Amino acid sequence: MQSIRDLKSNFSGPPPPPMAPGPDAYLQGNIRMTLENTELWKTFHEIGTEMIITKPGRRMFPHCKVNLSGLIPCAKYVLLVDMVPEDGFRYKWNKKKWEVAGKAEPQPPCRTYLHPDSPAPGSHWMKQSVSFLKLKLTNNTLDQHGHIILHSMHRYHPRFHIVQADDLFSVRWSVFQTFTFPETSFTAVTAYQNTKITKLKIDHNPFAKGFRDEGTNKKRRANKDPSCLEKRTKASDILNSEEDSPPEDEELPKRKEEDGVKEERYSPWDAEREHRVRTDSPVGADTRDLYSTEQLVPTPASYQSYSTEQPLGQWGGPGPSQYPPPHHLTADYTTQAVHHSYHHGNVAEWSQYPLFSYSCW
DNA sequence: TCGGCTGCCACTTTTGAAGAGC
DNA sequence: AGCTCTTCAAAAGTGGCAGCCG
Repeated sequence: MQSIRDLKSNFSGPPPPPMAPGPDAYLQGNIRMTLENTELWKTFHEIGTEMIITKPGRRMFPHCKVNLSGLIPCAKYVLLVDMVPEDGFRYKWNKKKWEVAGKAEPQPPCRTYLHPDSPAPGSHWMKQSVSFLKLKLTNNTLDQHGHIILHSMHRYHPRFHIVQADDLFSVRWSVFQTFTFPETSFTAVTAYQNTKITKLKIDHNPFAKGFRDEGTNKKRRANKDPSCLEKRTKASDILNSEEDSPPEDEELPKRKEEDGVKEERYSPWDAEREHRVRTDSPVGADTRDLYSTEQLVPTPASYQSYSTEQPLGQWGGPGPSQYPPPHHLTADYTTQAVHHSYHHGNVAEWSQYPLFSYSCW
């Protein structure tokens, strides 16, 4: 098995240019991570992805699913995900677009989701796509279940970390490689603001199938309380007129919606992006630039910055028996780090990762 | 007054236990 | 006895909506 130190050479010096897949895919450190369902993610991203957060915790949809290559088959790895604030702002939905509504609230306790299969050999991670289906988001700052805590009306993006480590406790001595995908950024909300996002979710999420057929939906409510039908019909009418989607094309509702969506690329964020240009936003004017340039991650609470030559030695967690809920880690980011991230299509190249100070639970 | 949050609802998919058949 | 397949109920996951709260 290759030692962790061997990998380190790949983290020193300036970040490499985007790599193309090739015969050297298994070269040490040549780890590649690609996002699955990129088309779906992009469809949401073009409208302005929203993720519901609830007290008991809510799954993401679309959920994060990635493919990995370039790992050492026999070496063990740990996969982690955390949520990084996009910027230092709080947002509000004003009619048809998101607008900055002030400074971000103080960051909630930062938590990292540990993939349930971790640690597992590289061959395991590479043989099939890796799903983070069970990752849950919550707005409950006192959450005891280990869900990732976010603020409503704030923007985040998931960040994936892969660590070569034989077990959870050697993670602290190991090297991180970090990946992000521009299209996975989202706004955390307690109720959907953009009706187009609601429609997309209903169209694509199997659990929301019950909301797909308007007729069925109305009938369902009508059975319980006829007055509801009237209200719902009115609401539906408003929605339809708002969306300019003729009710008669029930045959291809999804396609119609997607077509309509693409006409409004990034429109929900136009105002906000303009705002960023005018202000001292720590990130670029366009979210797409955010991931391809040197980046400060994230805001007030921060990350620790180390030379990439150093092993991760800040894992301050308790012993195994003290780990309450499995699959979750709490990160305490204490200082700021510079984070490089490079993208090539939907391929997130390895980055000069920030080394966290993890205080586990 | 208003925007955001919460709890409940009806519906769906997922999951796992139990039973039947080979 | 052990395995596979089917069935069914419970659990979990959805968005909508009314009402509460700051």
